[in-house]
Amino acid sequence: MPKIINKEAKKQDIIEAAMKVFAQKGFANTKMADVAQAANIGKGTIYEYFKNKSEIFENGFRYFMDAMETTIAKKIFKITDPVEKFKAIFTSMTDFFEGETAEFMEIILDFWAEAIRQKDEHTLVMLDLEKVYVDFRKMIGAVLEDGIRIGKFKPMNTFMVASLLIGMTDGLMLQWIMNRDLIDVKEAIRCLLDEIITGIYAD
Amino acid sequence: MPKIINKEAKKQDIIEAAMKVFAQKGFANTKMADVAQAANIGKGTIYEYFKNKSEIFENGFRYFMDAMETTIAKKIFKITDPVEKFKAIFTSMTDFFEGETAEFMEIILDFWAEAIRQKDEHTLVMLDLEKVYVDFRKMIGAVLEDGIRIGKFKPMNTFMVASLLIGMTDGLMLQWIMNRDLIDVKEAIRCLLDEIITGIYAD
Amino acid sequence: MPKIINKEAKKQDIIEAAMKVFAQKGFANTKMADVAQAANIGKGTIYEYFKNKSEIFENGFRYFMDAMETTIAKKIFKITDPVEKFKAIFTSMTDFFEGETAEFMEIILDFWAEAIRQKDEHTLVMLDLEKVYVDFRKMIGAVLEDGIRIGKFKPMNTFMVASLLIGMTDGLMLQWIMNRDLIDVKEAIRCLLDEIITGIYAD
Amino acid sequence: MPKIINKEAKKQDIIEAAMKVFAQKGFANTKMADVAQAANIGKGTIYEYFKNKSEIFENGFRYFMDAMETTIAKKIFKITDPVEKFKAIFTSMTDFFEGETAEFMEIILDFWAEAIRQKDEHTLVMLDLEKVYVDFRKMIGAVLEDGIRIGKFKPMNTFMVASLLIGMTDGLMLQWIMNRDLIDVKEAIRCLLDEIITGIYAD
DNA sequence: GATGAATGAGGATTCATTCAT
DNA sequence: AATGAATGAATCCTCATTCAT
Repeated sequence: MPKIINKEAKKQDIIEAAMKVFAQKGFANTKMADVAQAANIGKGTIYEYFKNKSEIFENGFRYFMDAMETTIAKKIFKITDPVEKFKAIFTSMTDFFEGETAEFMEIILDFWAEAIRQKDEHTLVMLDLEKVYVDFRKMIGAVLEDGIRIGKFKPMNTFMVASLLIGMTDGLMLQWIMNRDLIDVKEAIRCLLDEIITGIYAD
Repeated sequence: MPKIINKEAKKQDIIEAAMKVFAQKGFANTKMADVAQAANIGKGTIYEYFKNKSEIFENGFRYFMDAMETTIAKKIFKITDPVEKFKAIFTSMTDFFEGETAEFMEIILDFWAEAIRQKDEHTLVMLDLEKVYVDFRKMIGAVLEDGIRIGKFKPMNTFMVASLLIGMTDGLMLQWIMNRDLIDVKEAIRCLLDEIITGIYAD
Repeated sequence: MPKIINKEAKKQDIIEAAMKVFAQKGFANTKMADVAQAANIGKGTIYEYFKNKSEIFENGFRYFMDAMETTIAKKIFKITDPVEKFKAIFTSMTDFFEGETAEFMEIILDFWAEAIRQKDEHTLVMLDLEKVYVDFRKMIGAVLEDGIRIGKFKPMNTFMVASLLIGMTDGLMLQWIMNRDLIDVKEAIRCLLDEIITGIYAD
Repeated sequence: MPKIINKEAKKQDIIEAAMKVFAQKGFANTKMADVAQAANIGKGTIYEYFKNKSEIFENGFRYFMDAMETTIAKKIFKITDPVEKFKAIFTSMTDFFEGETAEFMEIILDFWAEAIRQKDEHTLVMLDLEKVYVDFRKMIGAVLEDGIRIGKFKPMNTFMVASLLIGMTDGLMLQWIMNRDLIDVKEAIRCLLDEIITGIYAD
């Protein structure tokens, strides 16, 4: 009589445990033994759920990205006004700097570093990363275009502006990671939206 | 009579060779043998110039950061008008996306990832990284304050704005690294300065 | 369900295999690969049982010393007459020159050489070595004092005499190691006890 | 015009420097760079005088042994009475435990350990070591036989007794190396000669 | 399914030796 | 003769992965 196990749930457990360790030590410096210990299972057991170390990484990456997209999607779901939607997207990003996800933020650089290294190999991770950015640009681009259509935003190269805005939040995150005390993320985003990027609003 | 060797020059050679390999393979995936081969020297020779692999990393990091600061400093040296100076800072950043330094850009993520992992250990790398950002914020902050004083910029939290602007260029770089063809950096910076962040300019 | 392994027994196996190799090649000239091969295990397996090469050395050292003490203790356990006890201590030492332990004798110099080099660092090895000598001197000293008390031995500086006697057997061993054929150990010990050190006996 | 150099003298300088380092660190742990530094010359220069590291060892060994033999030979040269000669041999050994040679004593174990390891290879070192012991046994044996002839010593197996006596001094040295404060060498030798090994004297 | 003992490929580092100057 | 920069063979140790239980 085999133990009844929810394979998928256990896989998630391992991913989450792995992510915590990755966040602390970095992917390259994390040993499978560390992951096993963090997940409270035996080393060998990991291989029942993942082919190898890279696969944990890839799954973790997708897990993280999905969480990010879902969180934002939920927040802006019901908002109809483009300007409000636009602002909501960015303010919702501050959620990641708080609560449980905060510790995962530190992995992101590892993800990026690793993903970018593989960029010519068209690995799953890289495709995921690109997809997330493409989706994200599309989402913001669509909001901008909605806003332009109804005259709330000025005409602009929406692709470019979306890229720049995403870049700004990424960069903000980078500085926050480096020194959390230095930057008040909430205030920074407010300043960003209300005082700086006024160029996108129609007069 | 000993061979006359310019130790410092050779050290630079090794650093540059190492940086190229780091850029291609990432720090963790680069073997000392790779560096040796790239520098056209024997494995053992590296250890005549560096205590260990980490020390190459640290030296490379400082080398890169110094080059960055110097390049920008040169560009804005003679400009007196704050608005022009401000614009020059950001347009000069595009230089890094072209020419010889371009290939080094890919290491930056590794630097960041590694540096951030060490952020609680107050290593040299981390101190360097922080110093560069502090200096950079100061430089931009000073320009902004000059501009405010003469009425060209609106009053603002110059520290915050500087951080956001730096973040924006960092984030832009990130996306450029991921897919060079997608983003026209020069045009992006122009768009950034002329169309988006108009909120900082006085009416 | 984990494999049932007697970790301690395997550790002993490795120690014994290592000792054989150390005896043949010397500690410094012995590679971990040699030890692994001798123990019929993989290189990596050694590190499941020992932190590093030195730790094998230390364990081996203690193993050897314990074996020595135990052997002698067993031999003299039931003897009550001090003179007989005294003689038994030395004749039992000849056991080490025969049988299985013989090949380990050659390591002793390595132990000594290594231990003495560490004498100012108060390492475990050195402490062990000192302890063995201290214990050994005490044991012989006690026997001598017993003998003096009952008038079988002359009054003497028992500490000094014990040291000299230990020294003599050590030195004898040294020469035996150098050239086994040259010296008949059994006869030498007999000669030592019956003909030479007659000065300790009461008339 | 080449510098006038006394090659042989410089060779001695290197040997002496090397011996000091060997004494401190042990042969295996001594780097050629250490020897060079101790001798105040360049690493490469050593190879003008010695073929390799082993050759320094061999020369050092012979140097040490010669010094030992010479010292003793000088001491007993003029003594004619066998008993006095016998005693002089052992008391003169205490000289090695004092003065400049003391620090060299610590190498001896390394010499032994190394030499014994090479015992089946009939290397120079081993031959030297054997020769020294053979000579030493002969010297003591001859004195004993002289003494027997004139009735001062009892008839005995002179070879065996000589071996045991040499062994005793070697062993004494070993203990002294381990803990110099523990043993008063001079008093130990006196005790050895006057109180313990009375069995060799004729009544 | 779960485990952890076993493994060996791989890589950083050391150091005796060489050789151009 | 003297040097020390250069070298790569040699070796310790790590750790992802396998597999017998």
